[in-house]
Amino acid sequence: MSRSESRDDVRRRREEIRDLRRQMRQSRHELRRMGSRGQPEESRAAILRAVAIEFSEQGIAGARTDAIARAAKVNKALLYYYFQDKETLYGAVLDEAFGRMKLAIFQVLDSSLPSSEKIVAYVGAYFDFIASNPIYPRLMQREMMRARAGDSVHIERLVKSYFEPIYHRVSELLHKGIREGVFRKVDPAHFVPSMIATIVFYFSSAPVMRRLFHFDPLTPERIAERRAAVLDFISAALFKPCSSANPGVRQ
Amino acid sequence: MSRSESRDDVRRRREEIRDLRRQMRQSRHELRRMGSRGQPEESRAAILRAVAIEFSEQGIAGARTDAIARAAKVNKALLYYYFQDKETLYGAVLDEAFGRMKLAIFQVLDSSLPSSEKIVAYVGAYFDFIASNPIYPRLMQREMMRARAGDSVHIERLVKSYFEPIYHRVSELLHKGIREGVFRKVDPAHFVPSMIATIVFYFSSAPVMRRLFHFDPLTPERIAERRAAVLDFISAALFKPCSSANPGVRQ
DNA sequence: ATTATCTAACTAACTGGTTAATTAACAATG
DNA sequence: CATTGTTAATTAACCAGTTAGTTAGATAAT
Repeated sequence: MSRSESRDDVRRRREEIRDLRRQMRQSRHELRRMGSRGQPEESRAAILRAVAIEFSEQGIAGARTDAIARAAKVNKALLYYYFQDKETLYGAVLDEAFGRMKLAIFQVLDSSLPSSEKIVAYVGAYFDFIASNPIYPRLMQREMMRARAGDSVHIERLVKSYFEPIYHRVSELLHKGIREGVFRKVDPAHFVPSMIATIVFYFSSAPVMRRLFHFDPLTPERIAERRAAVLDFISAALFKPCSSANPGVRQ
Repeated sequence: MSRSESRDDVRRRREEIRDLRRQMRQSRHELRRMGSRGQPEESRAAILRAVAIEFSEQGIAGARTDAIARAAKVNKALLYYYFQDKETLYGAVLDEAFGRMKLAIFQVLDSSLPSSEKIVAYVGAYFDFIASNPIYPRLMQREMMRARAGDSVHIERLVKSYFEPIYHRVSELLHKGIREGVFRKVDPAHFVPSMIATIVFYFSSAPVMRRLFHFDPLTPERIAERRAAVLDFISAALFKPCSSANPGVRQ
C-alpha cells in the first residue's frame, strides 16, 4: 500500500516538474521556436555556427555535442536530425570555411594585376581572410593533425577541392614572375608553404605571443603591424634585390 | 564436501594460471619487470615515451590512458602511481621535449660565430631538431590550441622557461646584426615568429603536402631540400641585398 | 490527418581514476 | 641461515561520471 502510494507520489511530482519546465521554457523564449516549424534554416545555420566554434576550440575528440546544442539553442537530437553524426557535422563546417576562403583568394588570383602586385595582393587577401575568420586556421590545424594520425576522412577532399586549385594558380603566378625577371628563382613547392607559414603562424601562436610580449597580439593595430611585417618579409624573400619592381610595404 | 573440493579446485587452477602467466611474462620480457621491483626507472621512462606519442597524435582529450598503458606495457594504475593525473603526465612530457629543444638551441646561441653565420646556424639547428624530433612541433601546436581555449595550465611555464630565454637571445642577435649593417632593419618581434613559422610549418602540414605533391615530404632527401629552401628564404628576407655578407644556402 | 520540426528522457559504451591485493627485494631478527 | 617484517613496484577488478547517439512522442502548419 505505502509502496503504491510512493509510486503515485513520484509520478505526480514528475508531472509537476514537467509542467514547471514547460512554463519556464515558454517564459524564457517567449514562445519562440516551440514545438515545430519555427525557423528550420535558422536552426541549421545556428548549429553549424556552434559546431564551428566548438570544434575549432576543442577539436573533434574534445567537442561535446551537448555543448554544441546548448550553444545553438537547440536540442541535441536536432543535430542528428540534420546531420548523420559528429563527423559529418565536422565535414560540413570544414567545407563551409574552406569554400569561403577559396572564394576570397580566387577573387584576387582572377584579377588582372601584374605579377609582383598580384602576389602581394594574394598574401594580403589571405592574411585578411584569416584575420577576420580566425576559426579557419584553427580548423585547418586540427584537420592536419588528425590527418597525420590517419584519422581524417576529410583531408583528401579538402586538398583536392581547395588547396590544389589554389596552389596551382599561385605556382603559375610565381613561375610567371620568375620568367619576367621580377622574382628570384624560387621553387614554388617550397615558397608557397613558406608564405602560408608566415601568414598563418602569427595567429595560431597568438597565445604564446601574448605571454611573450605582454600585450594582446590580436588588436586591430597589432594585426595591421603584423600584416606589414608579413608583406615585408615575403617581399624581401621573393623580389629580386636591387630591382625597381619592389612594391613591398614597410612601416 | 563437494564444496570444499571445488574450492580446492579453484585454488589449484588459480595457481596454475599464475604460474602460466609468470612463464609467459618471463619468456616475453626475458625476466624484465616481473611482479614488483623490476626497474622503476625503465617503467617511468616507458610511460613517458608512450605518453609523448599518444598525446602528440591524439591530443589531451583524444588520448586514452588505457592506450598509453598498453603502449608502455604497464598497468594503467601505474600511470597514477608515478603521476598525479593525465594533466601532470602531459606536463612532464612537455618539459622533457622543450627542455631538450632549449639545450640544442642554446648550444648554437652560445657559440662565438659572427652574426650572419650564427643566425643561419640557429635556423639550421632548430630545423634539425624538429626534423629529428617530430613530436615536438606537434606538442607545441596542441598546447597552443589548448592555451587559446584557455585550457592550458602549462603555457605560462613553457613561455617563461623556454620561449622567452630563446626569444631574447635571438632578438639580441638580430639587433647586433642590424647594428653591424649585415641585416636589414627588421623588427625581431615579427621576424622571429616568421622564421619559426617557416621552419615549423613544413612539418606540421606534411599530411597536406603528401597529398598535394603525391610523394612523401618526410624522406631524408626531401627534408634536406626543405632545409635548403628554408635557409634561402630566411637569408633572402634578412640579409641586406647587394651585400657581400650573404652565406645563404642555394640548391 | 499528415508531415516537417522539435524535445525530454534514455541507454549502451566508454573513460579517467581508485582500491585492495600481490609480488619481489631487502633488512633485521632469532 | 632461515624466518619474518617492511617497503616499493605492480596489477586486476572495479566504479562513478560522461558521452555519442536513439527513441518515443509533442507541437504546429498545411
